Amino acid sequence: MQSFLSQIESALAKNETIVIGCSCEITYSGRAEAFLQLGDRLIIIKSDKALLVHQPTGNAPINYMKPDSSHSIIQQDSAVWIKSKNLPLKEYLDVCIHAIHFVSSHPLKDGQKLELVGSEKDMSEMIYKNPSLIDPDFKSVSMEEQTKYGFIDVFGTDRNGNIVIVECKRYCADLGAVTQLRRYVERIKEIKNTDKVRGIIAAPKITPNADKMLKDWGFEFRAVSPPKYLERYRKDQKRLDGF
Amino acid sequence: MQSFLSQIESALAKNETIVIGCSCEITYSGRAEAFLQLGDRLIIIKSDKALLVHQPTGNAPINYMKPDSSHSIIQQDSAVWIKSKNLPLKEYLDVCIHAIHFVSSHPLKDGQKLELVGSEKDMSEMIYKNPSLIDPDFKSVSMEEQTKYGFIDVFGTDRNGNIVIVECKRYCADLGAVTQLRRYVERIKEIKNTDKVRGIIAAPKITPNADKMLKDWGFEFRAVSPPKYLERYRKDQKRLDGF
DNA sequence: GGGGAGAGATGCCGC
DNA sequence: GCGGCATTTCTCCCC
Repeated sequence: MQSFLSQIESALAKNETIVIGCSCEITYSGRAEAFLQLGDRLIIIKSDKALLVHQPTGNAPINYMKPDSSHSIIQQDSAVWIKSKNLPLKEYLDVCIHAIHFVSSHPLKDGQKLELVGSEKDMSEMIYKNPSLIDPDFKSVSMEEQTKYGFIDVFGTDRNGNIVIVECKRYCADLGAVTQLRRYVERIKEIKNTDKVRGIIAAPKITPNADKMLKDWGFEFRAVSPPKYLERYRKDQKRLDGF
Repeated sequence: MQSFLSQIESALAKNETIVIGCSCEITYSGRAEAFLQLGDRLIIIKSDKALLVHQPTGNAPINYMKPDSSHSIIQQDSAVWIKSKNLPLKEYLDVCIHAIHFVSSHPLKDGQKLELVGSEKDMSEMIYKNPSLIDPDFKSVSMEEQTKYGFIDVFGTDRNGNIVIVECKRYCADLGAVTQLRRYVERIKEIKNTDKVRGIIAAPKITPNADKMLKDWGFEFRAVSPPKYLERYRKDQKRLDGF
């Protein structure tokens, strides 16, 4: 226990990334208040002083502190406490550790950013460059058109002199997507003082209720999926490899 | 390296939670496609077979696989590969490890759930039980009222025979909150065949544009903050302790 | 399992 | 810094 303690203190001082496997209770106070009863967790303190608490299942942390928090470690009777504070955000988190299973620490260095393809932004670009994905007579004019009430993914016209507003969703369009589209259409009608505005949702699919709302307001749906260039590349690779 | 390998293989077989500190490259293919250049990261494999990749900074994982994925570890030349698959979700993630800094593993057990106070739900309940927070003559009728176009946080009436719809936000109400409220108000007007419907946003604050939109549609704003009982308790404690 | 919406959301970009 | 919004969102609840 004592050697774990000094390892953690030393690693904190050296700004290393620290992982602690332990049995603990957790109290949080800040934007909300929370308590987590005794159980086994991973405590991670990163080199930017973010703290994460992960249970042995699930994707998301069960508790956390944002970067630039401060952490102190204290032994009290048979327990070890990690006390974390973020004074600017008025956030506090206390870990009461009953048993430590392991401690690992190392000075990790990483400045890389994720290169990602298939986002909504990529979808907008694809549609902007290939307007026929929306309609044979759709002509794209701009992307990310700014409005007081938000920005429009793809903005264009059709041959009947309508303004066309396209809202992209990378997965399944929902009620929120339709109200978002409606907000833009109404705003553009107001600004341009015209009723000749079409609203289109471009997404792989749409929920039934959202589709009903869409039709009720005279908007349209186009089945479009986000581009995934790397997947295509990978498939080509497989083909070349004889798969 | 070889002892790390066998430790990881053994821990995988025993369903332990594993943490690997390493220098690696990562490729992901699934809902989108991504690549992450060489850098130092934490690889976490949980006992439910979720996999997380964390950089030494930031709150969120940079890459991940959902629970119930399968993971295999392979040595090839001087590199170690972790190959993760989730066939039902058609997701794939490969970690190419150039150097391992440390490996920790342990059979973590935890069935606890977070007890949290201060959510939007708590806010709805507070308003439901203390309707005067909204208006002296507001009477609450129900919570989570179901609508085809979504469910309403707090539903009630006033003394002028209006139906009152309250949408709660625990932080700052935005344009989405207003369009959400509008959707409910319009739906209730339609169902009840009446125009006597008031819409109210209850939140600590509201963005300027959202406030403008709110006023444009004749809705109202009430400054209400979510309850934080534990914080009050803690303050009382401090007072007792002489702080 | 899908729909709907919150989250102590986080993170990104633009003004 | 705030505003607006996507996210490989994740998670929960309810049908």
